[in-house]
Amino acid sequence: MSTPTPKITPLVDPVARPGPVNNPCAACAIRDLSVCGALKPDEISRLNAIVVQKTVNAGATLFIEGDPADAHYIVLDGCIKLYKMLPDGRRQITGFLFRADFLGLAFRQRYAYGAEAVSTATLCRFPRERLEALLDEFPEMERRLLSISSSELASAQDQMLLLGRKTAAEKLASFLWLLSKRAALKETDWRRLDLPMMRSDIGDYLGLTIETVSRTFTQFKKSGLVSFTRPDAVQLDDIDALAELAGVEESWQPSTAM
Amino acid sequence: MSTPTPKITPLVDPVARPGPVNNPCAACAIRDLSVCGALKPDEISRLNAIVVQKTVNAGATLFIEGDPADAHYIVLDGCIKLYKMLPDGRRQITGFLFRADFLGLAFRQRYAYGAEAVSTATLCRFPRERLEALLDEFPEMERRLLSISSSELASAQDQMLLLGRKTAAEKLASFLWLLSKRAALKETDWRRLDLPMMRSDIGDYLGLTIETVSRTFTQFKKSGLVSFTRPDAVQLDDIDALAELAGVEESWQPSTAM
DNA sequence: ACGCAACGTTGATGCAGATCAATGTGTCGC
DNA sequence: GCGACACATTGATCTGCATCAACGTTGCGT
Repeated sequence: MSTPTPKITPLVDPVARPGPVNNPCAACAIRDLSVCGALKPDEISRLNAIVVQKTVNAGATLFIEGDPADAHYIVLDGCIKLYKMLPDGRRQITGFLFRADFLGLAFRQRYAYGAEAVSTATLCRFPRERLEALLDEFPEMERRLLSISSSELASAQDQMLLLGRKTAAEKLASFLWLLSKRAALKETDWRRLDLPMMRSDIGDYLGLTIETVSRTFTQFKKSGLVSFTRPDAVQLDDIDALAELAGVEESWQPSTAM
Repeated sequence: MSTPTPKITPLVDPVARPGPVNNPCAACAIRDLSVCGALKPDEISRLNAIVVQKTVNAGATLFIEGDPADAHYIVLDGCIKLYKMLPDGRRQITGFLFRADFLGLAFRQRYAYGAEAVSTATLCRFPRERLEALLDEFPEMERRLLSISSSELASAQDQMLLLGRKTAAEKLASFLWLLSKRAALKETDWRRLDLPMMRSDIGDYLGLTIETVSRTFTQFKKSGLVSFTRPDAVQLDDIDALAELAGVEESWQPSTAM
């Protein structure tokens, strides 16, 4: 953890009950989060004992590359971006995290990337050594973490294909398609997407400049693929054309994590 | 497993003893491979029982994207490339594997990428369900796999930075630097690198064309950064300049897996 | 209401790297 | 030795996206 330390709220309500996202209860959130799989009651109560919940403002830095990796997180709400930087300031965003995504799963001494809140976000924080102790107690959790890690690796490989071999239009279509799939998983309307990140974030995620992102959006609008009410809300009007552009074939399934 | 099935040699020598790489003994190789960490004797004997060793020719396909993921592998010798393809044939190589590298760690139903031998290669093959049964027996192995998986994820993120934000010269310098670090780990001469892969493989790994790879090598030669005896053997004459180009800062440590 | 700052869009121009094309260079089979 | 093939290099030209520059839009503090 570096820079501005956000408010840390110890978990006070250990009772697992469904709660709305805007009043998240860490324990029940953990239980409900699909990414965690079905946790057993004793696992939940133990997780509950080690978790703290925190909320960070948009733009807040959670940690930067090279910081000691002292905690893992689950995103409860909001959007987090992960990024790597070159000495001269060029930046590559390696992923956006949303509700139910894991952060800091890399079991290494130091974080290999920085993490920053795109929008105001709420997270569960697990001190590293205590989560690892918990893993000793519940070895089956380890298998699930390995599975999550595998999914992230698959996503990373998809992203390499995108960055190395796709055109600007294909990149942007892939990005929209990915966001759409995630929205569908969360049972929100997959046709109507929020874009909490700004154009420079999208550009740095896709290996493009903000101007190219903007121009490509305009091109999509003119072709009837998408429409905008506000710059941060896009409607996908022709999902098939977008999927085609993205290089998605019928048989393909999207990697679950972004 | 798809296409040309290579010779599969059941392991006949269960005695763990040091052996030369050109006459690999799967069990002792597993024990020696640093990536596995220190395996305990009973783990080795059990691994020994489920492993089969196989040798594939250069250019042979191990599996393609979408094949059922029915096995894991450890590379004992040679070089394997992993790749993803777009419908129109554009290709992105997501990694090269060398001795001691794991292959197929993704615990998913189907392989998310294809794998092909760059040079003649020898591998240990672990049927998926039997390795998973073994993991139940030795939960500590799972932690090590998670650690390996984390390293691969970190490498993938490095590669995203490379593909999205580096110039051709920086990409090629990063590639050489990475190979050099790997050679140093293996205690071979890190100044003198074999390039078993051809230019089109390097190009598809770095998101470049073969022409750009070739021109950049020429530029490096003219600047005194590298020299060639054969096209597949490069000598790094100015490792500092290469590291500088690659964007490697003093404090950085290379991610262990490529 | 105003000014200012942050973000997004649009236009003009430049260039890194792709593409197209030809020419080395090494290796293998005969 | 010699052709044939695969791979690498070099050159000429093209182009997709970056860069440079201006303007539009929104929201916020005073």
